[in-house]
Amino acid sequence: MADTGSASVSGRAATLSDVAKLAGVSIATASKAINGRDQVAPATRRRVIAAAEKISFTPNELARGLINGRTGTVGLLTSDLEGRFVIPILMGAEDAFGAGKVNVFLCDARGDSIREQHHLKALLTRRVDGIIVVGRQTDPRPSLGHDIPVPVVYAYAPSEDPADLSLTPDNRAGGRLAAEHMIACGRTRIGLISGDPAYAAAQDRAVGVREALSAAGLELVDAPMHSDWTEHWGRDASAMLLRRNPDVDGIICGSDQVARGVLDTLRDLGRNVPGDVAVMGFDNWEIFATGSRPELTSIDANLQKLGRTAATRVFEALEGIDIGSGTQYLPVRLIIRGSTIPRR
Amino acid sequence: MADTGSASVSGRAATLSDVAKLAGVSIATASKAINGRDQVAPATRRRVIAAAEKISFTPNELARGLINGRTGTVGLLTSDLEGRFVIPILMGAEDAFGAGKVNVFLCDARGDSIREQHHLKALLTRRVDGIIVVGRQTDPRPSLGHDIPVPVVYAYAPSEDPADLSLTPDNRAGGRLAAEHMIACGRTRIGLISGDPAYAAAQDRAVGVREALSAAGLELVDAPMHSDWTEHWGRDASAMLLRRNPDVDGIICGSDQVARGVLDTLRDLGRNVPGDVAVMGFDNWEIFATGSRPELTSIDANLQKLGRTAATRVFEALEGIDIGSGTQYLPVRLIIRGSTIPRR
DNA sequence: GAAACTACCGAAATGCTTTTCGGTACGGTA
DNA sequence: TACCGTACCGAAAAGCATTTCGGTAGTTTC
Repeated sequence: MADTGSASVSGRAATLSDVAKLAGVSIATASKAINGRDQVAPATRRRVIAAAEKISFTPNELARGLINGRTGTVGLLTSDLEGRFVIPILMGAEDAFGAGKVNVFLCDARGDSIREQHHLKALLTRRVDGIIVVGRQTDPRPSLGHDIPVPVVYAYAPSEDPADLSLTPDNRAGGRLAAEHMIACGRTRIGLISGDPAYAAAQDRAVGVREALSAAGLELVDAPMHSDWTEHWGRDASAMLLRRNPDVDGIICGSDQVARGVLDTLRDLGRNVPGDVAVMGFDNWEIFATGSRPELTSIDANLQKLGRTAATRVFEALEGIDIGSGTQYLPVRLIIRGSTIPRR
Repeated sequence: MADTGSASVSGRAATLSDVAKLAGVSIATASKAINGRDQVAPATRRRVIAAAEKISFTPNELARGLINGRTGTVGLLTSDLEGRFVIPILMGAEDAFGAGKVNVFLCDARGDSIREQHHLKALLTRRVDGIIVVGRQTDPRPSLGHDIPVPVVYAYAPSEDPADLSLTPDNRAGGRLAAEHMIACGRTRIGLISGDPAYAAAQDRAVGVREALSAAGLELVDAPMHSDWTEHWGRDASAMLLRRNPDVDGIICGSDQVARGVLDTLRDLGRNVPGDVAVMGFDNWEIFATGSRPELTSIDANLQKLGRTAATRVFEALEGIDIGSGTQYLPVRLIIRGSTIPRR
């Protein structure tokens, strides 16, 4: 009943020696013919390739990896439950090479360092060529250590150890970008509602905002407001902010969720966005940013590029290239939507 | 500079023969000692294990896979860009075994069947033990075919081919569950606002809703409304629905996003939720469902369990157990929040 | 004291591919 | 005719762990 489709040999997958036998050559010749090595007569090569196709032979990557020491696999070790950051990074890593050239083991440690160790060990046992560690926040995280026989790159969450290479979005530049955009939109009485102050992201973004404001001779209308990264907090905080500063004309939020909450409150209070008050989010979480009324201007961390860069660094390190160390801050970009510029 | 931490041998990773040499035994004995086989004197075993630990030996899973034919890896082939469904399924698959026992290759085909073929080939080349195919909608998708030498299970999106095994959430039961809950909340004038009618999910859920209503001697106050799975549509549709049927007291939505839009409009119109109108979502996308005012009652597809089941089936098939075929509908569950029951 | 076990250990094959290097056959040259 | 170069091909080792099976030493039994 099985295998009616292809002319596959007996039970198991076809091996190189099957091909060789069918083509009437040695295993060595078959290998050379298939891999485009020279030292093979054209006619022989054709015969081998035909045989290989006939039994739909695919080389066993395990055996191959055993020889050349490269498996063409990368481990992605994450604690990003939501998959919010890890998926674009994964896609970027896949893009760094052709589809199918490199495969990615995705391991979710769920914030548990024991589980992380298990996964790490499993990855090394599988002889991955490298490891990318993805955190769910931009706060520095403990290093995996340096007795790891393959290159390790930290993405999004940098490593605490400056000897590691870390890639993280430039939140401070993001803050500046946000404030500069507000100013460019003619706003001068700007408030800042962000998330958990224990997060580096909250701090860095706030610093950037203040830098840009003071560069323009401005300052925040009120102290930055910090609490959760939630819509609830956005609603509550904006109500407070407006009560104390009714003349606010721009609110920069620490995340798109917070911004959604802010939009809700502004609507309840009858304030027009962006007419009376312009609002910006952070992270550019599409589904959130484009579902709101009006759609949210936001700062995008370009995570896919970050993933691509991380994967590239891993393989550069394998080539023996020095990829450097320390934390590198990757550029972010401004995505303009209706919450700061009236619809066209 | 390198390898200051562990006492690793020379440059490369430790191999079994390193252990054997250090312990003064043969490779065979070292293998038996480490793997708990008998035929090894206790003292010898201790000596080998000590040696293995000293040079932090980890068996090469590639070589191991070459022998016993099992690699302990599974391929997860998806087109779920958002990672909305694939991440819980991935976590479930990991859970099906201990952390690190099985590793998962995650491949994103991005809706491109060419890319899917590439990934599939790469996975087979890596000798995965099985493949789980995850779609981003519950509509049947083309089968990968049957000339695949490893078990394949379709998750979320079932296969068009009844010879394949597919696991998908029971949307029809979900629709019934939703309607029954509405009825239990005392609602009798119930509307249905769903998403793209081309989606099986939209149809199945609608069928379930109608079944439960007619079982209770009720029917929908208006024809089901279908368009996009967006907040925008939820807002527009609910405005229409209420204009035509001002006495509506319950709205079942095809997704949490649609429900968010519905909540927005109800708020604008001054209707109290759940006092005047109860609202339900679908999918239980936490971040959406808990960020709203009030929080959304929703139907949860229990995707993590679905992933666990899919992985279990794959390995059962490997054990030679008949896992059956056709589409199996997995139970969903009701998550009650403030949008149908007033806060306690 | 010789025969029969028992308990351990090791050589070698296995799984699959790649690569090196030695070998064969052919045509050409002296 | 004898020798050499070239073009192909194949045997074998390497890469790593597992398993089978044969062998050695020590112990027991008659």
